[in-house]
Amino acid sequence: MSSPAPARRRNPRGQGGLLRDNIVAAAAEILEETCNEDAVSLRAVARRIGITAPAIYGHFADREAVLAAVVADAFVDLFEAVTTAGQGHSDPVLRLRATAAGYLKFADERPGRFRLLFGRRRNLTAGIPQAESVRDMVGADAFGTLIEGIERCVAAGRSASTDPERDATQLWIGLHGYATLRTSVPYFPWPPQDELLDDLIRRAAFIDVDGARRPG
Amino acid sequence: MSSPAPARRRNPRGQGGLLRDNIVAAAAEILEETCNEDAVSLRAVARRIGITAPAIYGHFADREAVLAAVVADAFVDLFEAVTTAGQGHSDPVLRLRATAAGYLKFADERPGRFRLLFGRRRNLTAGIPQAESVRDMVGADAFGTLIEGIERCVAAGRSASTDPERDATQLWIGLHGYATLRTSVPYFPWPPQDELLDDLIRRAAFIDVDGARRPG
DNA sequence: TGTACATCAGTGAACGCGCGTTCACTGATGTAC
DNA sequence: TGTACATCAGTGAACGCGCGTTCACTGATGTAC
Repeated sequence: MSSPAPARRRNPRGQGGLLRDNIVAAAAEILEETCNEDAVSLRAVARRIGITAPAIYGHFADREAVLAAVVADAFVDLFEAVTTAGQGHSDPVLRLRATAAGYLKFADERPGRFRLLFGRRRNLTAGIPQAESVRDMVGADAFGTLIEGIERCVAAGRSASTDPERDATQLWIGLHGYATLRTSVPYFPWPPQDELLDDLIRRAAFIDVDGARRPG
Repeated sequence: MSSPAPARRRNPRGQGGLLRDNIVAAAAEILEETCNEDAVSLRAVARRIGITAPAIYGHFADREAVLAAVVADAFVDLFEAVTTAGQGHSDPVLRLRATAAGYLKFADERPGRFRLLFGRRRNLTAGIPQAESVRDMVGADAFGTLIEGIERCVAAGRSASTDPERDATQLWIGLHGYATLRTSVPYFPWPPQDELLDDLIRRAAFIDVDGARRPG
C-alpha cells in the first residue's frame, strides 16, 4: 500500500500517550482511504507512523481495541458535525435544514468512519442496552439535535409536527437512507441534494421549506 | 470455521455447471453466516462443498468473479422478493405496503446479500453508466415496482401524489434507511415495524394508510 | 460385447504474501547520588 | 558538574495462520473402433 513513514523519533518518557493518539489517527486515515475496516491492520498502522507493529501493544490490548478507539472518536466527530452545522442560523427551518445537511456532509467527507459507525453489526455495540426511551439512549445527544430542531420549528409556527420525536426518527431514516444509497447506487438519477433534502424535511416534519428559502 | 464437507462425488462430464452453481450457493451461504464479504474466501467455499480450492478456477476466473456471480443472483433475488410480495393484494394501498414490507423482509432475512448489494462501493458497479432517467437504469425493474405501486394508488384516488417517480425515490430512501439503521443501531427504541412502515408510506406517497387498514 | 484411448473435472503440493501476536532485547532518557 | 543506574518506549526476529493463485498430475468417464 503506502511506503513506510520515515524513522520516527521516540517519544520522551511519560509521553507514550502521544503515540496512542498517532495510532488512532493513522487507523482512521487508513479507514478513510480504503473504506474497509478489514484493511486497518496493526502492521499497516505501524508502517504509517514509522514504528513496528508490536509497539502498538504498549497502548492497546489488541487490534479490536484500536478499532474501538476509532469508533469512539467517530461518534464524537459525528455529534460535533451535526450540532455545529446548525449553529449560526436564526431561522429555525434553515437551522434544521443545515443540521440535516451536516449529517450528509459527514457521511460524504468521512465515509470510512461513517461506515464503521453504521456498518457491520459489531461487537462494539453488543453491550449497549436496548433503550426504552430516546432520552436514555447512547447517542441521544446527536439525535436530540434533530428533535430539538423540529421543536424549534413548531414553536415558531413553521412546522405542523405533533410528535417531534417520531418525526425526527423519520427524518433520520431518510437522511441515512439517502447518505447510504447515493454512494452505493451512484448511477441512480438522484435529484440535486438541495431538492432532495427539502423533500425529506417537508415530509418528515411537516414543514414548508420553500417558505423559508424564499421568505415573503 | 466449519468442518469440511464429506468427500464429494465428481460431476459427470459436461455437468461442470453443477459445481458452478454449488460454488455460488456456498459463497452466498458463507456471506449470510458472516455478513462479511471478506470472509468469502475461495478456500472456505471449497471446504464447504468438499472440493479443493483450485477446482474453482475451472469455473471462475478469480475470487472477484465468484463474488460478482453472487451479486448478480442477489439482484434477481431482491427483485423477486419485492415484486412477489405485493402480489395477491387487490387493494392498491395494501399492495404498495406489502411491496415495501418485502424490501424490509429481504434485508432482514438475507442481510449478507443485502449488504453485498448496497455495501462497500464496489468495482462491480464501476462499469454501470450514470442513468439520465430512471427508466434506463440498471435495476429499473425493482424500482419500477415502487413507482407502479404509487401510480395504482393515485389511479384509485387513494394517493395525492403528483410525481410518483419522485415519491418512489423518497419511499425507497426511507425503506433503505430503516432497513440499514435498525440492524446497525438495534438499541434505538424503534417503533413497531407496522407503525413505522405506515408513517413512511403516508409521508412518501401522500397516502392515508389507516383508511386502507380499517376500511369503512 | 470388449478394449484402447482421449477428455477433462478435480487433486495435491507448492509459491509468496500479510496478518495478529509473543518474546527477549536494546538503548535513549530521566533521576539519584 | 559528573557518573552510575533504573526505567520503559520501542525493536527485531519469530511463531503459526489462512489466503489467492500456479502447476503438473490423476483417474473416472464417455467414446471410437
